[in-house]
Amino acid sequence: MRKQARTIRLALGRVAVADRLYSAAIHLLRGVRKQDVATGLGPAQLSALSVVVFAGPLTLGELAAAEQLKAPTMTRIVAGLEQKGLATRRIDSEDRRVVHLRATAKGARVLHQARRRRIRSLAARLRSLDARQLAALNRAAYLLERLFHRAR
Amino acid sequence: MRKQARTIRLALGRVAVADRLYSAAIHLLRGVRKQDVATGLGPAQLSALSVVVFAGPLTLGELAAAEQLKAPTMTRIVAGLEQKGLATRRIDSEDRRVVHLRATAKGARVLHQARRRRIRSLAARLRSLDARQLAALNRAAYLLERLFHRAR
DNA sequence: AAAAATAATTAGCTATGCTAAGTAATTATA
DNA sequence: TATAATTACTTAGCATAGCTAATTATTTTT
Repeated sequence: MRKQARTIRLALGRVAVADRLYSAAIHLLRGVRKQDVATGLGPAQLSALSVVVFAGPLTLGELAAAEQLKAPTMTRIVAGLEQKGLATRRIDSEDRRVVHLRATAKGARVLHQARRRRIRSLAARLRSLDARQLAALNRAAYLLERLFHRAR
Repeated sequence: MRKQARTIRLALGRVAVADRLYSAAIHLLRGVRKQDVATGLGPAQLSALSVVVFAGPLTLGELAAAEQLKAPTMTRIVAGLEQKGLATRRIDSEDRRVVHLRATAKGARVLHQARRRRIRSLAARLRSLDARQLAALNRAAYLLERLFHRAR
């Protein structure tokens, strides 16, 4: 009985924590994403560019999978990046169906600037925290990344 | 000199934590939002409905402000909710320019179901954590909510 | 050689964000 | 008190971003 009661208590705790985490994540991103307006890119283009910069060169299909989008959606996003001079498309010489994507110097610059802006604005919000609280957030971020990154 | 060095170390820590938090928040939401497809509502409609259910009745302008959207965008989102029978519009009798929004019983039901699904899927991911880790996440969620909720 | 599978694209739908301009109602002012 | 300004919302029209279905081109399998 003791065991069951404890299980129930823990389960309730999980739900409460999940609820709080969801809300916290929403509000965190809502604030930070406003910074991205300065890039002149939409959220999908910016996110795709980030993958191309950090994980590229890669194929359109790989990029679509990484962003969890369908190929037609990615075709259009990449068209936007290319048209803005942020990425280039190259047809594979072995398999001419395949398109390889690579960030241009401008694309890398734009992405790094955006990233700096985002991180800086987020870091500014953390200024009111002491070292212990910062460490708590760091630990939490580590746990969350382990739980959610690349999963499913 | 000691003081300055420490300030720099802390500042670097903030940026690193900010970076991790941003990434964690993105991946957390990306997974959870897939659950919302089951509602048949888009993300904007679902988010607006949530505010109407929990903070309503309220005016269209108030809802737009709460969602950090412009009025024309909210007009259309609300039109969708109304057309699906999830919310109702009522013209203020004192000031006939003002529209009051209220969730229908169906709207409340749909929202609560969606919320349960989200929270449950998130909680399932937390199953692998022990009590101490869960407590760390809870503490982090509390800190983040305090930092980001309602702030700008 | 023909059939099947694969990678990307095109076409066309819905949803969501915006600004500019319009309507109706209310409030402030000359 | 007439009118000017402001306010709340809507309409119209543009861009991005998600999807499915169908098409094209290429490669692989039978």
